[in-house]
Amino acid sequence: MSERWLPQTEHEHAVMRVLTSIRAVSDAMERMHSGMKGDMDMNASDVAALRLLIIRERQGRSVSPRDIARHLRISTASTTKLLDRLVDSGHVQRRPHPSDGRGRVVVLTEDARNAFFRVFGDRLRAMRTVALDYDEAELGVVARFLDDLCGAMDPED
Amino acid sequence: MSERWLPQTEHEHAVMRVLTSIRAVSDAMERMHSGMKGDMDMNASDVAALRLLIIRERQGRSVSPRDIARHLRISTASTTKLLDRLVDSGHVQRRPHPSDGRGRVVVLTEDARNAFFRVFGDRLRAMRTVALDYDEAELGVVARFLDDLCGAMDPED
DNA sequence: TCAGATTGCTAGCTAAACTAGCAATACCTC
DNA sequence: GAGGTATTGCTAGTTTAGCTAGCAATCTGA
Repeated sequence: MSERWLPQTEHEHAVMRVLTSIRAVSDAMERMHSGMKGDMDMNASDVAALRLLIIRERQGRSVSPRDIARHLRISTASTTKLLDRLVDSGHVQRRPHPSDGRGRVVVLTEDARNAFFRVFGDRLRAMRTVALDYDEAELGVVARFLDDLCGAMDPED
Repeated sequence: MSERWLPQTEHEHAVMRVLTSIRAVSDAMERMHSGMKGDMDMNASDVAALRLLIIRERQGRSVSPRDIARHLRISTASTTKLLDRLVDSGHVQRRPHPSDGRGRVVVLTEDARNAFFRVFGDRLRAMRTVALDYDEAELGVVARFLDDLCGAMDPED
């Protein structure tokens, strides 16, 4: 996770260990998501878009094609094609934006929700099982750390 | 991070918050890596391969094309092309494997190390700065949690 | 010693990103 | 309001980076 900086103190070693672990988790996530190629009939970006939709839906926030382009860091043209795929496969629908005539709102179908949790259910359960072994105080520390980290590495989202 | 499971107790809420935060960090990482398209003249896989090489080098372990294929979950054919790109751009070299006549050992050039830390240096410093605000005990909890999580979601690596 | 597995490569194909440019709509300044 | 500028989502055509199939060289184990 770093070179050119060699941890000296015990504290610095602990910092490095955490950053290494973060890297490992993130890589595992990435592999898990791109591994969906096989399990689901879609590629990594399509799944990432689906995840965005699921999260935003739970937050009660709507998602536009633009949002997807920004979140995935792909062009709006690529997003159009991505949405074409998801519409063709019956996972999402395009609706007109209620107040902006140019925009669209992308909504999940019930099929998409089912498919998503059929594939990710096991992993999510496994992750939840790990987390349940930690008490509230510990989980609080972990969550606070992760949120701080997120803020530091990416002002968006 | 999940639906179909609604947290009831405070403890379960804490679990969900942590999993949501993990997701956010992982997404931020993914965006950071795929955002390298612009900053560096390479794509996400190439950067991921570079990261693997940097980490393994620090551990004193050598890396074969096969290792890269396995880590990135791509075919050996794609790995050959990936290495062609990295060789052409002067980031790595292919060396014969000392004991296995079929194999190769992929080694970083000094240019690659410099380029990598030029691009990632700021982010790594920012992440380190966040981590330094936590004491050793807290970092220990976080690292342990992340390692557990990693083990649960991916038996490899 | 030899049959089968493994490694890394080439060739050819496909999928999913990209850029450029467009019409429709929204926003901002006068 | 009116006119210029920005934004949204789309199409068309191109490029990139993955894939499968199959090969020669090498290793391994019965």
